[in-house]
Amino acid sequence: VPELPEVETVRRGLAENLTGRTVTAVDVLHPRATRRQGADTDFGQVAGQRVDRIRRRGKYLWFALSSQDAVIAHLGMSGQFRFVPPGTAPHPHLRIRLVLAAEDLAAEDLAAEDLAAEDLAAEDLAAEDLAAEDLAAEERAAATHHLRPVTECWFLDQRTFGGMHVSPGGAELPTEVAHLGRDLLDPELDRTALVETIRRKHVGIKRVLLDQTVTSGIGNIYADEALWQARIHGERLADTLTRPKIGGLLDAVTQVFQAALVAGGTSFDSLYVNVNGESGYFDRSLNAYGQTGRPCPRCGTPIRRTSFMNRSSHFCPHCQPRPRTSGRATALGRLTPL
DNA sequence: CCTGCCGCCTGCGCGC
DNA sequence: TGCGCGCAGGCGGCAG
Repeated sequence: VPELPEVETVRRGLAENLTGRTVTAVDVLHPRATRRQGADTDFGQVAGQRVDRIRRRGKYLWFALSSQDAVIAHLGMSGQFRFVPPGTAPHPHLRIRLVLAAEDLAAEDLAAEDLAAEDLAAEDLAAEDLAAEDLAAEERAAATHHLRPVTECWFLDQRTFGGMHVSPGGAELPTEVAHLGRDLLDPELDRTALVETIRRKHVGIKRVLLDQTVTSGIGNIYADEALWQARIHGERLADTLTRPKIGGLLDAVTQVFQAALVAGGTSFDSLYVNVNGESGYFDRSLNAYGQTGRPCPRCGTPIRRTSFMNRSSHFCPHCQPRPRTSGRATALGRLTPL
């Protein structure tokens, strides 16, 4: 399941393979994949457009086009991007195909591309030390630009919860993404304000972590991992947590994100952008999620699984004691304070 | 405005 | 062997 680290890994793969390239044709193989396309616009208008850069907020990706429109992509539960040569046998989960023009740039165009890549890298560097990898990716992309043959960019999606659509004028920040809170890897995130927002919520803290309008990119897996790390039970009401406690939780989310990003970065290559959230890192490094019955790595108490918010939650009953003040959870996991 | 809940999907693993 | 069922879960929309 793609959460922020997986989506960021995909963003880097897309940046490497798609930046500067022109889409010559689009092919929608499953209508559900473009269901979010407004009636007054047409996904087909992507054809003929050039991709300037790939951006991300939380779990949303968008391709900023030179026309200042954007192509928004969400992986949903099972979305993947792949780059394949023309004529590759179709995959059963292929939903959208973008055909990319061959690149045979003249020397001055290459120089311009290098400059653009440096701009992007500089911007990202100011943001995060993670951007060092980004820089390398952009440079590799620029260096091989003139060699790029015709390529197809495939959007695969088994469960069809994901999709793509054109957002007119959305290159900077599409309206469909504007409602999301900045994510914890966003250099412009106001962390103090975020702590205050969370502190005002009279809702279980796990719900708050999963609320993409508060801060984006956290899904069920990383929520459980961060809560375990910070020793907080997910049903603790957010407005009962102290500022330092919330700060520690946000630190935990950030650390888990970064560790997962490193693992993701090592297991994907440039031409095969795999977005299977269950790979590598998950099997080896998870402390709570999916560890039902196994000993807590900190204290040895068996990890417990509960149904909460109609999905599973995993926690250590010793390190993450259930809050006393919140009453009991109903069968649906709803809190009944009294 | 705020919170909570439902439906959308498909593949897998389980029990019978 | 095969069938049905529960589960996995992000997110938009809507009800209260």
